[in-house]
Amino acid sequence: MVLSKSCDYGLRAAVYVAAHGDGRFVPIGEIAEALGVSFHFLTKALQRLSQHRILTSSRGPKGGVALARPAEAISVREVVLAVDGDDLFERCVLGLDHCGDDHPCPLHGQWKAVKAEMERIFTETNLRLLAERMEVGGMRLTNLG
Amino acid sequence: MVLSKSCDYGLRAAVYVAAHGDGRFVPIGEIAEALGVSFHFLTKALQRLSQHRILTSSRGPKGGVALARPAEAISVREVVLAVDGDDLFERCVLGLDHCGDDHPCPLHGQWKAVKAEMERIFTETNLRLLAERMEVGGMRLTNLG
DNA sequence: GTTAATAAAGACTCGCTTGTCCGAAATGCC
DNA sequence: GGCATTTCGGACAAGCGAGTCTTTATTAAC
Repeated sequence: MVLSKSCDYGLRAAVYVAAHGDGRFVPIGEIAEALGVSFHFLTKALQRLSQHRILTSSRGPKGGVALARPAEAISVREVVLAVDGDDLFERCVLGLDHCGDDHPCPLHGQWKAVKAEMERIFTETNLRLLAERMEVGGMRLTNLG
Repeated sequence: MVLSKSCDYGLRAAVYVAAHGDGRFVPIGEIAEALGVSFHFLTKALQRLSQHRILTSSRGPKGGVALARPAEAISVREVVLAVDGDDLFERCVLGLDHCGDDHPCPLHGQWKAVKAEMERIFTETNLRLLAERMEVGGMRLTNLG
């Protein structure tokens, strides 16, 4: 899998908040139910996002999580880095350590281009863009059925 | 990780055979030692490649594995598909089932391009090409040290 | 035929990711 | 202050990939 489940859930949750938050704190239970994922497991992913100042949170009644910044100021790349680290953008496709321009594996040159393309796409895509695609493009964050 | 360890080992082993095989059967023990990986675990990965007619094998003395076809007729894509299946080229980046042009996730359009690029690169790269890069390009299949 | 070498196949352990559960801390509401 | 609601944090279980070990089957060499 390219993204871990934690990252996947965290990203989908962040988009949900961007689309349905409206400035309020959104309870994690509401997000978990909307996405059809485990509440407790989602909680852990969102804690990572809060620790990285991507989300803010509030306990108690009317509590929940909210975007720490405007949705257009949070890129997909940031969310991925917060949860999964930079392996996706840095690691050798063959799993070799220190594979770089100096000591490359035979696929390094081509894979480097793929990684750069992934990073570019994730950098230029922000949560507002994704939220808008859900609203006007009819795209979905959840499994069918 | 983009490729599983099995796939990683299988691919590196196939390139090793392409580069150092010279038509003979190469014992898996020799490959495992050259790559610095577990013999028994590598054996499992190579069994998958044999079952998919990418390698042939022979038991007993002077036995081992060999390429089932000329190295230029075996693409990286084939090896990846044999070991890891088509998840890498087919699966939704957000892990949604049935994410396609009809019911896309908000990242589908962009991720589709990344998947196509990965598949293109893996399709046009064959084992002979990789073996040549090791011989004339000084590229490496193993970890340093 | 005997022996040694080698792939094939399955059982087993280990560690990490995923997922569950429970208690503690915070906070709004009465 | 008391209570309900909600996040935070750690402990725990389950599932899966990674890695080890043992046995069996096959084959070349003598």
